[in-house]
Amino acid sequence: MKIYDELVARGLIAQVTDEEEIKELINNGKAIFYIGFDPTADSLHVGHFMALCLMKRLQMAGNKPIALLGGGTGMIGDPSGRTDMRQMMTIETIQHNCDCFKEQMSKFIDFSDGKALMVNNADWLMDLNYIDVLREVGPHFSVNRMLTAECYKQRMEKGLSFLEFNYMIMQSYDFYALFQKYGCNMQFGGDDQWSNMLGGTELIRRKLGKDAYAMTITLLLNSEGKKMGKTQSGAVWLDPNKTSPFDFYQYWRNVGDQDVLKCIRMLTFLPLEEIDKMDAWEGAQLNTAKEILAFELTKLVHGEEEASKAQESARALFSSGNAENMPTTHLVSGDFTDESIDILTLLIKSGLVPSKSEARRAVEQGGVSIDGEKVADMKTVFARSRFEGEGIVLKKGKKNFRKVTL
RNA sequence: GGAUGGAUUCCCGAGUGGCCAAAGGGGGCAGACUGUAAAUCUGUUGGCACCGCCUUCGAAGGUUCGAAUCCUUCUCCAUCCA
Repeated sequence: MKIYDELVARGLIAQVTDEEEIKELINNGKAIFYIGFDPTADSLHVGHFMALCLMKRLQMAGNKPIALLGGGTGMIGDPSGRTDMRQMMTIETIQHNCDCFKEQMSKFIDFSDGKALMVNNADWLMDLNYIDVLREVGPHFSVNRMLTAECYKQRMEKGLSFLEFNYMIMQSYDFYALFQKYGCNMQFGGDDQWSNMLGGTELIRRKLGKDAYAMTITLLLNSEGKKMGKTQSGAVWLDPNKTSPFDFYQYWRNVGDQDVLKCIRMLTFLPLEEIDKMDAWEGAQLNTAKEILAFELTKLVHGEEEASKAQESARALFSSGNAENMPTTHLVSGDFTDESIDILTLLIKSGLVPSKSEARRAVEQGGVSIDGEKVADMKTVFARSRFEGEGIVLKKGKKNFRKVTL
């Protein structure tokens, strides 16, 4: 199966500018394509991960990827599909984030021997002269057209600043610059980038009279239409310090029944035949599929060893309630009063709850247990000796475990 | 620059002098059910020294026994006019 058909079979392709041309290019390893990553945080997240996987798939098929760090576009902030303006980032933050991205990307993509490139658009965007840009590319953009773009739709009600309005032009300029510099003939990105990407192909056509192509990846949405890879406390990060391998594993272990197969298909590198077999699975059997999904992804992001550890911990935790590798809190002398600690303080120290009030609530509602025994009285106190050696396993709710030792 | 409307707790959104830690919904959390799923039901959802106290309704002042509510100034946002 050729790469293009595989991408289709995996449900990854959302929109393309010219299917036949693109098929021809990527199937024969003739594409030099770029994907842009704006340094909006100090770690990549699941959305980026999909893009990186796509890069890898295409690289394996002989195409040449260019990872574009948005050191310049990050100064502006992409308004696509947003309801509010992004917080403006300082130059230092952007630089720091770029560095973090760089490091994480190197783990996924082989940049050796020119098999892939990593460039930063700050290199050409930062020195642009306002008037020159206006004269050079300004005539090729119709404000009327831009305003009707889908990506600004939400902003037409809430307001769109001129700063952000220019984002599309900057992104288009990137494509134009990369086309000339590296012969980059294709751009990939999330489906929300469609208008921005078209801006680039248009600009190239008008300025140079040449064709360039664009293709978007399906956004990973769950069955309720919400973006996956987000939790109430924020994104699911690829940086183990921001989202531990265990939490990362658990996120995928807990996806809804209806989303498992889609995720496996889109995110893992498992052969399609194998995935097709899983299609027949249903009911509790899907739990196996979820384990596979969680394991495969954790392996891709954190390596096989971490994936195994996470899987073992999860299995142990949910069957016996004890495990080798679970998030652990170490208490220090200062945490004890008269050589003992009460349950509310313990909950806070372990990081399972943010305040005493919530700790109280959790106990009141019967959601707290220690070593499998429910703690019913919020005045319960534990002696220091209790935490010696193996310590205790503190549990809040069904899925929040913490080992507490000295 | 002018006119009008607006800023409320995680989000949306009620509240126009005391009965307001602030309706309702969403989301979150906990419990029941279960398959670490979904749906459903129940409770809960500012903090603390928790039958009490403290801090919150864009910001700062003021009026008042008492303000999310009234007045002043400021900041930000939307709509229309220029």
